[in-house]
Amino acid sequence: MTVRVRIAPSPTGDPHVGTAYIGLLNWCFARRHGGQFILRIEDTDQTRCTEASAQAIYESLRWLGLTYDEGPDVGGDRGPYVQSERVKLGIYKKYADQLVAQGDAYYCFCTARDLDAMKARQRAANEPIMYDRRHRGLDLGEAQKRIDACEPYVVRMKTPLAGDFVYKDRLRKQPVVKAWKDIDDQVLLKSDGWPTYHLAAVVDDHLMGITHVIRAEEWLNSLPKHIWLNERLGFTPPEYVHVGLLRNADKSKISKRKNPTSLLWYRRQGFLPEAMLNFLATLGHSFPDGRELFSHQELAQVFDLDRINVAGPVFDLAKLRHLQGQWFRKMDPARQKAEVHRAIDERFDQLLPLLKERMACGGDFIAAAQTFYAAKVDPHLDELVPKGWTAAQARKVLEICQTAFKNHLAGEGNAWDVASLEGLVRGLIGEQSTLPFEHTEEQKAFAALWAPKGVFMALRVAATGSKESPPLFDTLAALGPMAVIERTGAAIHKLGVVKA
RNA sequence: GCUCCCAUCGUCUAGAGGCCUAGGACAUCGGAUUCUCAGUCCGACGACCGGGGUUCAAAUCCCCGUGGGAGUGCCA
Repeated sequence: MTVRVRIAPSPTGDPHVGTAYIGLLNWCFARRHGGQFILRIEDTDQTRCTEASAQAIYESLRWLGLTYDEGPDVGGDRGPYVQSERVKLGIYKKYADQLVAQGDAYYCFCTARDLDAMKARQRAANEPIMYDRRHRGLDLGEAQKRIDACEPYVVRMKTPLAGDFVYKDRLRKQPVVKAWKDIDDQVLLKSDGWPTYHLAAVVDDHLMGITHVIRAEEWLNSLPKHIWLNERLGFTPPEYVHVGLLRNADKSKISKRKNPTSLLWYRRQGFLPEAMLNFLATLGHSFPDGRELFSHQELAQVFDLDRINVAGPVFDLAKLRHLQGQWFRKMDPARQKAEVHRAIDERFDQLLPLLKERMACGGDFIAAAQTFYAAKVDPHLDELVPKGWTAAQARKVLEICQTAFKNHLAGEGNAWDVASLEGLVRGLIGEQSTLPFEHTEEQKAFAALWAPKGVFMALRVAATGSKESPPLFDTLAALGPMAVIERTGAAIHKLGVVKA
């Protein structure tokens, strides 16, 4: 049996570094065993998925060199490789119908309101939060009548009520054991008629002849559902293997609020795909002879799935930078030159309109743009503290701004552009400068700081390392969220050290 | 709350019962090279979460605690 593995990202937002990580593992496994590596786009959430995001996934994988043998933009004989197209073919509906007919799934007419109320009650009673299976026993004829009357419905799986689910994951010493009674009657078909991940992935993995599913640990809890679906549908399940999740420095699951997670960001920053892959390959895995510098092709020759460590590794940018330096310095001069050009070009069109006011000659660009390409800045302490402020005050103001930036970034659909940044900071100034009727002298003094002059300067110096820059919000927008949050963080730290 | 997973230096890891006074890399600190910085070379600091077993022998196996993480969505 030839190995067939896949990655199945969802095209929402920017292509994710986690996709690259799981992609690398699957790619290596396929190459090592002479199998196929497949890309499938899982866009069954009509509200969140976009075509632009799918395109960005193709581009990012191509950039990294994780070439796939079959996929949406390269074809293959087990397609289509985009789930929305498969929905139109009626593929998932057919299997959902089969499960209902077999008595392994049922119609449920609960509304979002019903479910919310159920959860609230369960939470209050400290009970496990799951669907109470209230429509599980509904007569099929009765259900059909409601469907004919155009009542919205979903299809849920009818999981076993007793016994244990047991599965041996090759990377874990002990088998995974879960009691069936704790497993939810998961929705398989949503009320819009589209499948959920669970149904779609199981069906497609089978239809596409996937032999091994190497995926992140966040899926481990739904493993019983997937195995069960395979069984009820009469499929031979692929082997499921769960690897650790990439983490932030605080060990939580990697998130864009605490780390750059967008592959586009890394490319824009000038990171080399070789370095990125090399770095990802050291997470949870190691080269057999202890070597730390290697290409993904070299890795593929010795890659051993059983050597993966499932403890979630912290994604450490400092180590990535080190590897990047190694790769960059050993490149031939022609490629170095191309890389420098590319790094400048990536942001040139964005930066030139901003910087030209402060330029007279073409070469002035280098000095004017310096802060936008720098890995970090080191502002002078006395410049970081606006006139008449104390270091502690500057620190507090920057902390408030940084928190606002983080919250803005974490919010769904928030743009990092000039208008929203200006609105954000000016809004903050409005809030913070307003005093309650009852206030202390200290509060009054702090509120008085919140005027554009001082706040803008503190932000400017923190973000750029200098008192001179293009207009603040243009600058913040061009720097991007990661740089702004990281640099204000560094400034806060610096001001904190001084206070002590 | 409930369920599941995980646990070696600050971080990434080596270690599949004796080779471990636990090895390497990043970061940090010091020295050398250098006009400076970076790089490079050398060195220092630094870990088996705790407690019980099993065994002649445990970082490695088992149990319990603790800690961390994930899931708990008509998201994936």
